Amino acid sequence: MSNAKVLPLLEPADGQGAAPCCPPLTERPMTAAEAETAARMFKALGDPVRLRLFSAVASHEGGEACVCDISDVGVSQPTVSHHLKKLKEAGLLTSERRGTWVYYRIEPSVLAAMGKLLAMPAAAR
Amino acid sequence: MSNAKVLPLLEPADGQGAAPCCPPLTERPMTAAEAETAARMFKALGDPVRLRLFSAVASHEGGEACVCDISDVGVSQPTVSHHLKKLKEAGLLTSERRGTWVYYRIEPSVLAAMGKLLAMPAAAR
DNA sequence: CACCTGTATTGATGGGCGTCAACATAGACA
DNA sequence: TGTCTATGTTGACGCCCATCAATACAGGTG
Repeated sequence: MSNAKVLPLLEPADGQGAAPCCPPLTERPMTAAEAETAARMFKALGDPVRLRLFSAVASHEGGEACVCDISDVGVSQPTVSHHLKKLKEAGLLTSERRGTWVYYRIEPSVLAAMGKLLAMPAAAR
Repeated sequence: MSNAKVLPLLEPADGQGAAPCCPPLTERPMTAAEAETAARMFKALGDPVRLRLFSAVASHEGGEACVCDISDVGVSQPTVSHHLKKLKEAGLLTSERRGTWVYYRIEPSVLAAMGKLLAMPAAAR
């Protein structure tokens, strides 16, 4: 009932080459559909708490962290859980339960796709 | 009364080398203050209409466009104006009136700073 | 000056979102 | 089985935000 809402920014699956949803922002005006997709990712990172959680996971050893390792961000535990869910739904994190703990890890290809979106050609100015 | 709310993602001014507010997301957990700053930018791009407007400006010739060139995004004129203001307040765009028209242009250094935030070291996995 | 076009501001409205307390679920262990 | 810890879910509340119609402002042109 939960992973039906996951909306990946990437094309179905090309292995791991990170095929972005859209060309760089500077290449041509985005279409409405492209913007809809890409905005979901930016929106997911548009909250300070989520950004800290994401950074905590991304910078953790092996690109993965247990919730207990990263939940010290000044909000209640349910709120942490809520934000992690949002990041998961945005396709930025994946989660896996191992025994007592749940581990979150980053989706490197999505990070790369976002990076490409913001890539700036030398002709930008 | 308007540019008092502009909050740059960059350090005061280092010329144009784009000194980001924060290290890459993957380098270490962001502090609350860093996250607060960076989240404002992601949030600004977290709306489909704003993303299209930004992309339209960024991809326009010379990285600059008149409002009349980009306002065809399916919302009313006041809404377009509102979103452009938001992008300006986030430090992503600047505006300049030239005669009848107002031109918006991208802030390349900020785009670069965001790109660095998402940069992924080879050790990410 | 009056009038027109382009853009910004104001005020109102509806919906979405961040947050928490309370509760539910999952696994470990005795 | 019962209990403890770790994490997720539910429901409610308040606030922010995207949107529009109406209006205001700026600059050009007559």
